[in-house]
Amino acid sequence: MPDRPTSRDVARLAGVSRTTVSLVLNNVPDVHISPETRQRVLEAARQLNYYPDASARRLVSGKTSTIALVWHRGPDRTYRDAFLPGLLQGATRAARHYGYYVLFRPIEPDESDDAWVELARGRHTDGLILSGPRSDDAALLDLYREGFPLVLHGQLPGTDIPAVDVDNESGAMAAIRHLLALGHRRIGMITNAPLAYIASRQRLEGYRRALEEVGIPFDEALVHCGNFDEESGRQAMQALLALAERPTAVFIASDMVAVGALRALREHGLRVPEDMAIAGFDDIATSRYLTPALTTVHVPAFGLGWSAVELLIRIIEGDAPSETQVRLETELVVRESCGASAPQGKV
Amino acid sequence: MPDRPTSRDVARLAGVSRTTVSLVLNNVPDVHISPETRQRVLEAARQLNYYPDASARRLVSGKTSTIALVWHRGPDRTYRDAFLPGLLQGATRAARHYGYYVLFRPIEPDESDDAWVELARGRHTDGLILSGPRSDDAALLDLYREGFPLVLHGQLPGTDIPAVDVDNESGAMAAIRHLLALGHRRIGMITNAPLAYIASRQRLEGYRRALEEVGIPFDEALVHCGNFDEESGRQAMQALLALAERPTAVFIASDMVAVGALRALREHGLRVPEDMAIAGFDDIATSRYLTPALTTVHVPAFGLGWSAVELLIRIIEGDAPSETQVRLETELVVRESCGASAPQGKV
DNA sequence: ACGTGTTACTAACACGCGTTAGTATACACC
DNA sequence: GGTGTATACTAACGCGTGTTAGTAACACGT
Repeated sequence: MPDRPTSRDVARLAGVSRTTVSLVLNNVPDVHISPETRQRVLEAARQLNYYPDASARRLVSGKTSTIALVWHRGPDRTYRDAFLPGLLQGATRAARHYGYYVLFRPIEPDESDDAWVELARGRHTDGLILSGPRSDDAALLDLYREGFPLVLHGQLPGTDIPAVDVDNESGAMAAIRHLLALGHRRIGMITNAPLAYIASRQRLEGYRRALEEVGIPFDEALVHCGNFDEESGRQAMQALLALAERPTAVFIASDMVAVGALRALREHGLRVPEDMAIAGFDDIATSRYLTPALTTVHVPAFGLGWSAVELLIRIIEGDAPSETQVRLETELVVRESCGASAPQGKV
Repeated sequence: MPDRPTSRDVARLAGVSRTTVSLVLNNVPDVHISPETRQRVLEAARQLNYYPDASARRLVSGKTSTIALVWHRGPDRTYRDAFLPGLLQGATRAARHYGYYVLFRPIEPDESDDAWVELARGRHTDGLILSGPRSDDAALLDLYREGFPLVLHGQLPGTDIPAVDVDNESGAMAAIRHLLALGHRRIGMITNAPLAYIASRQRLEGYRRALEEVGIPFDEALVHCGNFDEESGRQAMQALLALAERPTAVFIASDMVAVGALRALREHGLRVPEDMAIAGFDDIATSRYLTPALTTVHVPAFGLGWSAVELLIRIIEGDAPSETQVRLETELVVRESCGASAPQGKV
């Protein structure tokens, strides 16, 4: 590898000082450089194929122009992978739009929960997005209190750390209202995960509230917990089918879990939606290709990524909005599994 | 944000020089520091919660300890997203294993094809992985000739740039042999993409060779081209069904395309595998949940990511292997769509 | 002729670290 | 008592840039 040209080389070739090179190439405003000199510098830089050294620039400017996306891979990692492409695309597009790079840092199950701290403390990045945060993380709170720019993807109850998440409760309500509109009155639920997860509690609360709206009392027997994966859905559905009085519809707060529930129904010889209506949540890539195609609540992964980065960068640049808790709306996607006819042309 | 401690602060607190601090904290070998001093430095660093500044370290060492994954989002972007979680996980795990960070840089369709060049020229990274490279990229060849560490994911015919890819030909052969073993003799094919893509040509070649092995002549009428998406598969299958003498099995070199083909078969009232056997390629997340579950050729996304990074880092560190063209083996995953019984316990 | 202001630049510092070359002391050996 | 060597450190340089403070030349009004 031949020696890279530095700004000194450009200066020499253009017959000016290094300062002038810097002023010209960075287009510093309110500085007087003659058009001829400007041209000479530009030409010299072009001729040498000069690119300023990122490390030097970072050091002197104190800005890394980089943000990190910290991706916790916990017990829910397979579930969360479903959103990775969309979220990452939203995040990188927003980052690029504002002139930032994105460092991707998964935290594997065998790593310490705060292995990401060095990214902040070592000034590798100007800010962090933490996806799938743990609440018992003292390092997180320290950093936040010191004013380090931080945005969570997913909520952390009991803190006011800026966070971006989907509106789980209203999403669940939309699904239930859809089932109610189709005439169902005995509606069961399988949660996406144990109730230790806040998203599970919120989706359950949406279910409860939507029933309450129409005067249907909450019946604990109709609710079972899923645990991210297919198998948990299969077991939960089996439990519901063992009930003396079965529900006519089940809201399953995770499409991945719904896949297992559908299997249980097939194993019991029950048809969907004729014998039982099913509504899901998440709208993962697979959902539209299931038989029957799953009616579900779409989670805007791209929007979550974009919003998180946009919020983070505003915080980094000292332009934080007054409201730093962002909740994105979901959208009900009607397909086949509830028996409603889909709008023309939609898949 | 309070002022970050620097190595000078640590030195002052420990009552030694900055040099000593650096020597102790970096565990420089063959240098004599008394155990007491060593302890004092460590204690001071701990007390100040000192983390060395990454930018300064990069500048002085000339190493960024960062590699970039450049992800071209072309016409095949939806297809390629299916492998992103696996590939990224493999890449980041390998990177971390060798002490590197990963910068993720998608190139959107509206960006210049060589928008990634500044990452290399500006010394943002020590090396690059280019996923989905374009062959007409002069900047790529320049960089390679200058010795900048580079690894491609996906092949670029006519160059010897280090590359990691899946063995498309042998994967296709495995699928065809499977269909042959089940008694099929008239086997059609729908390619994953137009033949401008090398992977398409290679999978087609595998199909051709596997048939040739058993003396079945290549019949052009049985081959139609897909174009990454579902709809192209639907149309290609319709064309095959319009044939006077239909195939009894079709190898579809992309699961996403196969989804559309399955739909076409359903629309024609044909059962899979009874009326027609279907074998796919890629093993995307959806494949196992299709009805019928798709027998397909598994692509090791994690392995591709890991191998690419491992190769890249060996090149960066001057330890390049003699063979820099890596081809990973695929694995046939037998499910339901060909009518063979799956091995016990496998899904 | 002389201050004042504008234009067009440059010298020199600082960012925080790794590292090389060098110094001071202690100890051993003949 | 001088030489040599190991030990335990430190002073100072340089990485490549952005930026601040400053200088030289020139025009202009009085």
